[in-house]
Amino acid sequence: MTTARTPTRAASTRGRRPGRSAGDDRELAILATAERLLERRAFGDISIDDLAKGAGISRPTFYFYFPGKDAVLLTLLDRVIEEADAAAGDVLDRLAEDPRARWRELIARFHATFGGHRAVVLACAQVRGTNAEVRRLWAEVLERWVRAVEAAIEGERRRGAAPDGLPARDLAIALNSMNERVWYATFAGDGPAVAERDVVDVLLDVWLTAIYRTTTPPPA
Amino acid sequence: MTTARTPTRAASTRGRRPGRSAGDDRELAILATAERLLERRAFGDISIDDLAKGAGISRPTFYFYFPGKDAVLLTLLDRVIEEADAAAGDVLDRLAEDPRARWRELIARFHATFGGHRAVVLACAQVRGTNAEVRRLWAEVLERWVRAVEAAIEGERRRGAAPDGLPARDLAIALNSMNERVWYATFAGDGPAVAERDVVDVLLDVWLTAIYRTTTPPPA
DNA sequence: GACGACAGTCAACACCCTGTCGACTCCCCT
DNA sequence: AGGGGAGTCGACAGGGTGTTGACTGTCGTC
Repeated sequence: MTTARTPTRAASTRGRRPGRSAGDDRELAILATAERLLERRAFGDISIDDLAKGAGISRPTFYFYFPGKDAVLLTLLDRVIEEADAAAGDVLDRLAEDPRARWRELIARFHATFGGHRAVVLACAQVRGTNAEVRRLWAEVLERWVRAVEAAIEGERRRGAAPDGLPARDLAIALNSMNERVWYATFAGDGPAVAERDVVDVLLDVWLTAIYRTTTPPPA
Repeated sequence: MTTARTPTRAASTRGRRPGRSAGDDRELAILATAERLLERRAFGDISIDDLAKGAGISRPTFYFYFPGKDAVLLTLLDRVIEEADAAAGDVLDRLAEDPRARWRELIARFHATFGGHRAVVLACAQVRGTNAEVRRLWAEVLERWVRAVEAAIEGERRRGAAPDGLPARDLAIALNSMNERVWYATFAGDGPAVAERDVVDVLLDVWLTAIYRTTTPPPA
């Protein structure tokens, strides 16, 4: 994907303390507690006290490590994003080898990454509405992915594999948005959702028809 | 759309009081205040006291009319949904006349309805994560719309206008999900979004290619 | 080996928002 | 005229957040 994760943030200095000392365990303990608790209840139902207790510290001490609940989630999100970027790798640069297989690989890898951290992903989606930081980070990441897909679509059009049509950017936005919402529904399990087993193939089908007007695009 | 809005709820008894008396003005005042305030700040930043003050009553009195903040939003959502159902009408029953025109009409009408109440729609999307009632209602409505689209796709396949492919239900879910998320981004204005002017045509293009494999499906 | 500096810790406080209770007023109907 | 219910709100209890200030331990340094 050549997504080049511009180092807009350190992703490890979210909590304070540029320090190095042993209290790092506590920070990790808070993070671990958060991810564990998130699997049982909603983010809003977890109090700072819960996080502190879970990490074996008092509530005021929590504030020594993080400026608030949201910062914890933000750190968790940072990690998931990093993992997703790594998983995506450079598949989009090798599209022409076998377009269908590569697009599928891309979607499947994102699916695996998000599915592996569904609690965090779900919590972020919920908090995005109320927390500007999460919203900003997610917008930034999405923009990167959209740009990568946009470039890939333009590449496919240039080599004659995909027909002209919508502006590549608009198409990329629509497809990425679809994935986000469909995954959310599948992981959350409320409302109409595609079965987890099928979701990658359903998404792939829509991507291929929207980009190529066929489900069997030609290799180079 | 023949969506037959099964009367699962009265949509007007959300606040309490089966009554008829003059205090209805207050209820309306609360609703109006909520929609007005929602245009300036996020739902979470509006306190019950704000709502009460805005309606010229005290905070405890607010509870006489609504069981809580969320119920106000729920009532507002009910109205928008009713309006959307009415706007959709029976376009999907007349698809064969001119598929492209009808699908466009459907999408454009939903766009107009949601765009006319973007504050409410945005707030609901944000609250869906934390409020089970909103989540349930939205899931129920979405299920109805998905079913309508699913039936329409099957109809188009039966008359030979659309090729076979994904299960119609999965396709309907994916497309509806895309619309929801794309509209949200367009209205919210954060993160990558399709320009409001283009959004209907972008969505339409993806719907048509996903359903028909062409942007110019044949009429009956 | 005494001492300042600083990471780490928490009891206690001030604050804000929610939801509830009980008392009060008004008005309508009998 | 008077009993009942709609409508109203002051005052309270409870729970969550964020901050302050004092305490502890452990370094490196002179």
